[in-house]
Amino acid sequence: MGFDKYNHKKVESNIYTYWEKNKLFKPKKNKKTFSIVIPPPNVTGSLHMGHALNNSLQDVLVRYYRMNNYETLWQPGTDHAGIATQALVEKKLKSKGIDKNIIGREEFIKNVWEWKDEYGGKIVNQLKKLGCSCDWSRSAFTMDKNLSKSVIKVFVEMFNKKLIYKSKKLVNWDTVLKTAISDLEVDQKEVSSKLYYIKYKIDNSSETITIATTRPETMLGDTAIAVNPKDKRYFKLVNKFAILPIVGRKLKIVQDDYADPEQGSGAVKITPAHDFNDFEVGKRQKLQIINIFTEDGKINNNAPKEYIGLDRFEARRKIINKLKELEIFEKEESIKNKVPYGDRSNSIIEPFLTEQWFCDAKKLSIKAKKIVKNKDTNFFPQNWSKTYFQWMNNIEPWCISRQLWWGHQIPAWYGPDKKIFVAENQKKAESLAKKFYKKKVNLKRDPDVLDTWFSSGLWPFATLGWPTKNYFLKKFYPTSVLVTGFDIIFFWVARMMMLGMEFLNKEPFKEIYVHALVRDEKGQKMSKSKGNVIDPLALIDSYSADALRFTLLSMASPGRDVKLSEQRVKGYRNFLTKIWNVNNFLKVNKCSFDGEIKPEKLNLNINKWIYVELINTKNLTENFIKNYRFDEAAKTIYKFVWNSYCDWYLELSKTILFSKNQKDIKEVKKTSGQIFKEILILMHPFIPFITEELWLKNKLKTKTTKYLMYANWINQKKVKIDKSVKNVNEIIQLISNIRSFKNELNVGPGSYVDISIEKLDSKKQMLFLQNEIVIKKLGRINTIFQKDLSKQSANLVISGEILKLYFDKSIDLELIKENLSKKQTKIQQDLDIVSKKLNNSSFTERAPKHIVEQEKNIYNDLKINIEKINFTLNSLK
RNA sequence: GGGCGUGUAGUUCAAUGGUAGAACGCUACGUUGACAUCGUAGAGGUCAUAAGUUCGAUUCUUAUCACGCCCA
Repeated sequence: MGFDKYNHKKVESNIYTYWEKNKLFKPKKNKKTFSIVIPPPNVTGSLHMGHALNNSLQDVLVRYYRMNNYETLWQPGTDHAGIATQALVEKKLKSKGIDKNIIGREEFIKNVWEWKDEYGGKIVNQLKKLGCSCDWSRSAFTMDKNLSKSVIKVFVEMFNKKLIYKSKKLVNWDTVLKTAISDLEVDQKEVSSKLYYIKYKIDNSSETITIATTRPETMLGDTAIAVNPKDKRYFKLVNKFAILPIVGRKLKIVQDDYADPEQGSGAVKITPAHDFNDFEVGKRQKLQIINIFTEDGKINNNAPKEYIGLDRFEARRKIINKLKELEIFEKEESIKNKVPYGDRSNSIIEPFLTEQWFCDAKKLSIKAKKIVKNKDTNFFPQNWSKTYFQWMNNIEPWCISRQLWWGHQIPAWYGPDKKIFVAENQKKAESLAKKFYKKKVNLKRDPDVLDTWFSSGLWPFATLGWPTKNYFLKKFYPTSVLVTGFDIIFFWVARMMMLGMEFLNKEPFKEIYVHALVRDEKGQKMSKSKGNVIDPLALIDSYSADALRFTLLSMASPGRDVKLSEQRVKGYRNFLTKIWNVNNFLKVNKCSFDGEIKPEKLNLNINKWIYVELINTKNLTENFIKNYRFDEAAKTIYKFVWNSYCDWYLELSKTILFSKNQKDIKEVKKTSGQIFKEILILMHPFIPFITEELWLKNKLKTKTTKYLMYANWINQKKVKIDKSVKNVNEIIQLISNIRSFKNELNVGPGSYVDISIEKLDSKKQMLFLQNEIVIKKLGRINTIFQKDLSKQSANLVISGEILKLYFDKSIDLELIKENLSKKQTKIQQDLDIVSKKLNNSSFTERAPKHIVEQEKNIYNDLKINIEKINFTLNSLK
């Protein structure tokens, strides 16, 4: 009979529409709650493997708890990605010949919103393709009115508590994007550089002092030379002055521990405006700070005329040439050093002296550390708490202002004398100013915006409606678990915890499940430049979202990178096909899906057996989900469905389906269908589409619901292992043995043989006779004889007893002997190991009793086995 | 320099103080009344190296080697 093949493309989109139409993702009122906030993807982003893994994991959890009577919220949304979005829209406008500076801020932001409305939903649609069951009706965006309100409130309150302040400091400056960025947004990359040695003349002397630098262009801003206080070489020069070449400025030679006698010449030029270390030296030594760069990385007016306006790298070349010309260029060395790059612009970051807004992260970190210490929030795997503490313990002030237009504009206004008024809106700022100046003055708003991570730091409570006290906030905060990659523990997780504690005084999540990064099959990080990016959407297209999900989940072992290969996805696609075909099989055989399984009413061994297997699988899976072992959960399900249910149960059941016993047939038809229904429920969190399709196709329902998404997992904690279950396991063993034996003898698995069970003990004989039909069918046996036939046989040893097999064609005796002696040596080896143990008195005295007992049993079994083999071998001689 | 992690079958990964497992790949056979996107069976491992603890170590400890990541 022909059946339709599983067409995932058609099915998956239909099913998703069905879920949405029936509003199944909305929380359903209940006592127990479960909530997750999505790590908001970048609104400019499109789905990559990291998202696919991250969201598959969340969806499994959400679906599992939703199915089991938890009021479940998966809060979705996107973040406004200040720099990325602004850059993107800027570029787009530029291609149309529009300059953002000409159209102005307001018009530009209008353009960004237009872009967002048109393209910002892309990633959301891609998440839907993956099957994510977020409550999209609550979808949030960090620039939304509600969230903006929260952001402003937080800023104002923190300013008033002095947790936010403005300060002039060296910051990491991106000369391409022309904004400050936080130290987290800087990548230190190792590159090949040159170390240049330059001779500076000593004032009023013919002597020189040699300094070494990788950045000669910054010499234009030098204000001192430092040597180590212990460095004897330079004692005589301390407190003298050197003349800065090209510029002519006098530089004091100071002693400072920062100068490393081992590095370069031991003397180091100090440029406080352009190096973090030099800045500190400058503060200690009270040096002048001379900035020589413009905000786009060109030489400014503080330099000699011929360098003004040059790009920093051009200036470097020109200066080196000039130094050579002046014959004060000593030498250059090739070295490897770390150079800071901006993670967005990939340009070299410049330490730059500006006024910025900072957040006192140190103060905020105190409570955030406590909740992890007190185990109010737990990391999984637990080890990530170390990373968390390490960073928290060394936390630096967080630069939160960005020189951008797209973002939350800082609610700070300046009076004519630069006095700062921070307030929730201009009106309030004006009234503050009026109070201060005792008259009305004109205020100017700070043009800068806040770091995007500042608003995403409020995500777990702002998306739930804070500061308004509402149902959702009360019901779902703290959230149950945060699922995230380790790469944003500092960026995001830590900040949510700091801000959550500061404003709600309650941890934002009970648990933090940290998953790995997805790499390519060779273990390399996927990147566009390497060209090894595997597009999740392409995989969904070829193999289905279910297959991709199952692959990612089965590989999500704790503390490991996920190395993804297409082969795996293909393998799990086959799994889906298998499930699809099972349904066809059940249909062909008119199996019924009605009713619930009543285990106590089951009569047939195989039905009891598969039920026990189901319950075990279900219990294991639940445990694995609760411990975030999605890999083990996926493996357990896979094994049960394919091996236990398909390979054994359905095969065993055929003997009954094709028999004439109507009562048995009825029970098998019912059980096979009911178990399949439970399988759909069990698998639904992992592979939601195909399970839903089959559920709908068969018009399934449970006692309490017609929706698979709300179908409870059966609740049956303990299962009594009764004799019939053991019995089936024994039969399976037996059939496997017979099959293997045939194979060893080079007899095709399809060919039929006769057997004699005369040499088996009576219990085994009974087993054979009671299950004659099954054993004959699956073992491919014509007749089971209770007497020996007087013809040539091959003897199979099963747990020490002999089963004789008779073949039509003649059997290669040598082959049998060879196989038997192979087995013999193997068993003998095992036997030697065990008997050595048992003869060791310290083992029998010190090892736990049950272990000794176990070893004795093993010994006995092996002994019997080997004796029988010896017997058989001898009889063949 | 500080921290974290990883070395187990051809590959990707599990598990475990008491005879090492899976998936994929490979090999042989097979079109048996759902499924060749399939079935049956098989081969394949000094558990990185060394020392220690232990009756017993792949598992615990230490050192070494290799690789990866984070921070400075």
